[in-house]
Amino acid sequence: MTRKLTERGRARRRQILDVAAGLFAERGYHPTSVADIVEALGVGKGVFYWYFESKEDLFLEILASSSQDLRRRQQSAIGDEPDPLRRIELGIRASLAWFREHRRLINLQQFAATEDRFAAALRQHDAVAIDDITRHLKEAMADGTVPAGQDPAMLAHALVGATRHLARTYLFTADEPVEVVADVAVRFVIGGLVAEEPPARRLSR
Amino acid sequence: MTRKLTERGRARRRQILDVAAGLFAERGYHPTSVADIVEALGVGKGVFYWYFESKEDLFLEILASSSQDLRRRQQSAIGDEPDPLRRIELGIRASLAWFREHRRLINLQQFAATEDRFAAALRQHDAVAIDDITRHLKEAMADGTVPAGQDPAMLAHALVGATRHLARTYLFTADEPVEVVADVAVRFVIGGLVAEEPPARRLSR
Amino acid sequence: MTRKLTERGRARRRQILDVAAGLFAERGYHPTSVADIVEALGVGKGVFYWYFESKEDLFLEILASSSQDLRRRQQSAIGDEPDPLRRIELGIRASLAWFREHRRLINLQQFAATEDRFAAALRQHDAVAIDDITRHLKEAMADGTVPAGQDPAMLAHALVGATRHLARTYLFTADEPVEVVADVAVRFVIGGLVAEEPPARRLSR
Amino acid sequence: MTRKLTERGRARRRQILDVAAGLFAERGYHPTSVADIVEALGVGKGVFYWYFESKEDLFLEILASSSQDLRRRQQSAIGDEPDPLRRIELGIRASLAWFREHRRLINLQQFAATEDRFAAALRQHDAVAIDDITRHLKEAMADGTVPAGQDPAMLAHALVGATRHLARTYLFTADEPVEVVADVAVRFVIGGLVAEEPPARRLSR
DNA sequence: AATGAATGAGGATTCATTCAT
DNA sequence: AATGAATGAATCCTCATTCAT
Repeated sequence: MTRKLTERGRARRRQILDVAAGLFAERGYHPTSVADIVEALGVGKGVFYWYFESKEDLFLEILASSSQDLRRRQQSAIGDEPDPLRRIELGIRASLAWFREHRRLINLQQFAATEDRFAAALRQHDAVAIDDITRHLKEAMADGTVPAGQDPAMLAHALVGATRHLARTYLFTADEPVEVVADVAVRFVIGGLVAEEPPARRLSR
Repeated sequence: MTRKLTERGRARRRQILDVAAGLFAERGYHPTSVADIVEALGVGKGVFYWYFESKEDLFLEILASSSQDLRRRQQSAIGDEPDPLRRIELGIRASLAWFREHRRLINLQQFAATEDRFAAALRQHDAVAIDDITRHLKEAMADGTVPAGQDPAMLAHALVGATRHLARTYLFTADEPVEVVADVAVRFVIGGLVAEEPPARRLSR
Repeated sequence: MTRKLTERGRARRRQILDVAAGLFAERGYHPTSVADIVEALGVGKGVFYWYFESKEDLFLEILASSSQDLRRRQQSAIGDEPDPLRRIELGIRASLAWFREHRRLINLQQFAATEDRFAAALRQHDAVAIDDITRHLKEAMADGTVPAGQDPAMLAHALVGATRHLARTYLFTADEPVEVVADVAVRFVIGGLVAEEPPARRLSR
Repeated sequence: MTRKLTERGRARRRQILDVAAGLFAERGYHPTSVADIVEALGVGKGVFYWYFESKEDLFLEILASSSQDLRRRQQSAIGDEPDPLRRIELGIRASLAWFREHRRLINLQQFAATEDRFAAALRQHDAVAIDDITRHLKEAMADGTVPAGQDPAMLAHALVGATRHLARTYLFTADEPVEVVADVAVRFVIGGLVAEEPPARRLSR
């Protein structure tokens, strides 16, 4: 079903992807009908099904491409920075900048987690991000910057959770400067990663 | 429109609430039809509308009552603990324990954020939780445990984000012991909260 | 199914009849549910079905009793007036007074005509009224007051149509004094009944 | 929401309008389901909603277009007749002819009056007809044919009531020749309009 | 490539009526 | 007599998808 498309065809396809992402993000996946999408584009319904197998398909593609786009942004920000913790910081800053620009997409990931048919795909994309971070963490543990003995994947998830939630909360509207949010996020996350066991330990039980 | 209910009526109402929460969490809100709910209960379709105004209404109620339940759990765990950071720790541990028991409900909050008509309600409930944490943080800032100068609400969101995401990832199945996740969460979060500016600062830019 | 009712039972029955007539007239038959009726009365649903076979049944009874009530009013107004045209006038005046008092019921007759299952009953009740009038007209034709040669039933319908429509239009709200409407109605109707052929004839074709 | 329709589309739309008008008139608005309508057409349920916003909408459109159609017929019958009373006669005759041809539609107007959401629209359409007649009457009063001193709008309503009721009663089936009914209607109405006050006056009180 | 038209299963909701207590 | 609870067919409407042109 993957069609060979002319230049114009590829443009139209991207156009559908964009408009749909916008509508999905704004209203939600289910409340947005294929009819809404094509109407927003001012074209007939046939157009949609010429370029996409199904609504579900389209959503999956938006999901995949946004994850890829975000990752590209992170990697280009990180470059060949040697310090693993610094790489994490750069990744967080890049992610927040990306979220601000594509704030509408945060909702899509959010939603994808709640329905089986999308959750699997989402998990895969997330795994890639978690892997990246885990790699940095292992290195940081090796050189002693981050105390060893904790599951790096778990730390990676804590990091991702904090970052995304901050993005969701403060970057959805354009009010808060990214810089401010990023500073808090970085300090919080790095602090959490390098934290020694004792103080927390002593408190518990 | 609030009906006078007999004992039996209240039981049935609760039953619907439970079954529906389960189905919503498992399959998602939209993929779960009212027909599915009543069928799972083995009753006629009218029963649903005897107890609830609409499907939307039911969802909203599930959302509200789960937030309240979680909060009750946190507060009873915190008791009258005087140390604010310790209160936060107890809150996190209580939350994770609650999430494990009600892991199905995590998805509902997740979903609620993606559709306008639910997002507003969700934000209100979240605000309560954030307020609680913010209060602890201000106290901790006052006594110097947590460095002042940062927006306590923002820190609260970072904390919540990390905690929830860990819950979502590791407590959804029963594989990971809550203790383990809680230890990581607490160490990460407390570490993040008490982190001094310098190291993060030096790294950035 | 006709129950033996206690005094209190008969009162409740009448109460239902009244409330239902009000709601039917105000909102229409279909938009008024049995639930609405019992709710307006503040009783349970069982009550309704204790006193009435069905919603349809209830409506039919309202229809019948209102026709009877109107007829009683007409007859008592007419008394033993010997002049047939004068009897018609008195009937019209009595009808309009009744319509003003029971203006809500005009709609019910109106509606009844539009559904088969009610139309038959309505026709029967109407036939009674038409018969009454027809009798007066025949008498008036016999004594020469009304020119003979026209179908008295047809004239009766013209009379009824004019009167009811005026009632519907001007008596539905309490603004217009009945007297004024009645004067116009009587003059118009009597004028129409006594009209000689020539002027109309000459004009047509 | 007004769609661009092809020739074929417009034909289908009209077809729905016709079939629905027939069913509504025959069985009533509520007893006729959208399913009935599309089934009568032998098409899928979606077709209906491709052409109409809702069942209510469709009904409103039928109402409006039938009023317009009737008015067109009246006006073309009246032409440029100078005598106002003669214009009224021609209007009545044209109306009755139209009612005979579209006898099914009488019921729709009848019904529309009984539910708020339709009554308003109906009143507007009726107002147009009443205005037309009122204009003729004022002219007739000016030239002395119709005695002045009465509210012309009220007379117009009496006229309309008599005419419509005769139509409803005698033209619903094809038994009665329109001519006969029209002759009675015209003689009755014109007689009612030109009636002098005295005789009626003397009788009353 | 694209359009308007059509499909029909599925969804939320209503409601007259019945029933157990 | 009366209540709250329950039934389930029926209703309006939506929507992903397909089709003829």
